[in-house]
Amino acid sequence: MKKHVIEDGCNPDIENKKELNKALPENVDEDALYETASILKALSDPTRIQILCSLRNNDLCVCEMMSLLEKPQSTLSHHLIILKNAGLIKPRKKGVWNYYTLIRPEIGKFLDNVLLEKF
Amino acid sequence: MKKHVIEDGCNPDIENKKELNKALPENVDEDALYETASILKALSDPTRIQILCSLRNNDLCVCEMMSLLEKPQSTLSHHLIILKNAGLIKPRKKGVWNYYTLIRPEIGKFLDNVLLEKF
DNA sequence: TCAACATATTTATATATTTGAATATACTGA
DNA sequence: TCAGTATATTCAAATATATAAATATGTTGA
Repeated sequence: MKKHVIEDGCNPDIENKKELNKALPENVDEDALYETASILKALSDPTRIQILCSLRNNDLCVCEMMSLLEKPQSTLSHHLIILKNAGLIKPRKKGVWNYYTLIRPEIGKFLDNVLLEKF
Repeated sequence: MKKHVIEDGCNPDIENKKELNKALPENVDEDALYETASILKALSDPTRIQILCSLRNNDLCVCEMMSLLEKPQSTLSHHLIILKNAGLIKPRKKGVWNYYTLIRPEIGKFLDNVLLEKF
């Protein structure tokens, strides 16, 4: 279908609207849009939500997460990298162990809200 | 690697922790986990975020969104179905046009926060 | 130095998602 | 009824994601 423009053809209730809404709020540019989408994507996996919840009260190393979440090590490692790249957690080496920490502890309350579907 | 249990082998700072964290908060079951992940997935796409933002102040029909977002009709239709299935928007037929409405207007404020990275 | 372990990385495979053209369906006014 | 338009659906292709086994890397204690 050819590119659609409102001026020719589609013209529903437009006279009742001052103008079409903006696609984004003021002060939100396209970079923020893509950044936001990518953070939400990092949060949109059940295993990753569990990981973040498990880190709310204390840091955990990968082997503790393996025990807690009952997932294989390589699977958890992949999810941890995704969360790290999204800027949500960071690793802290201590001996053999790699402890992961929430970078933004507020994410805990955020997750409470979405888990209880309070938007 | 064999399934890992904390009791044999990995035993980091565990004596300093009363017990491992739960993977999920109290009162949040596995269904809520999957439901939450799937709503966040619906929100984790730039075009879908734009659609939701564009619906904050008034309903729009698909052809208006085509004009506003400059995306082909079939692409928008797909995204609209995803948002509808996630329970975020609903259609309202009026003549030839299909107006979409935010089911939970609070989602607007929610999007403001995540777009500004306020978690 | 070496064995044992913790973790990251590589690799493969299965599955899901995104995109958009093409087509089908539905509504409206003539 | 028919032509024009709005929208949904089908289909195909490209791309991304999830999972986990296998392997590599790094650390520790003996």
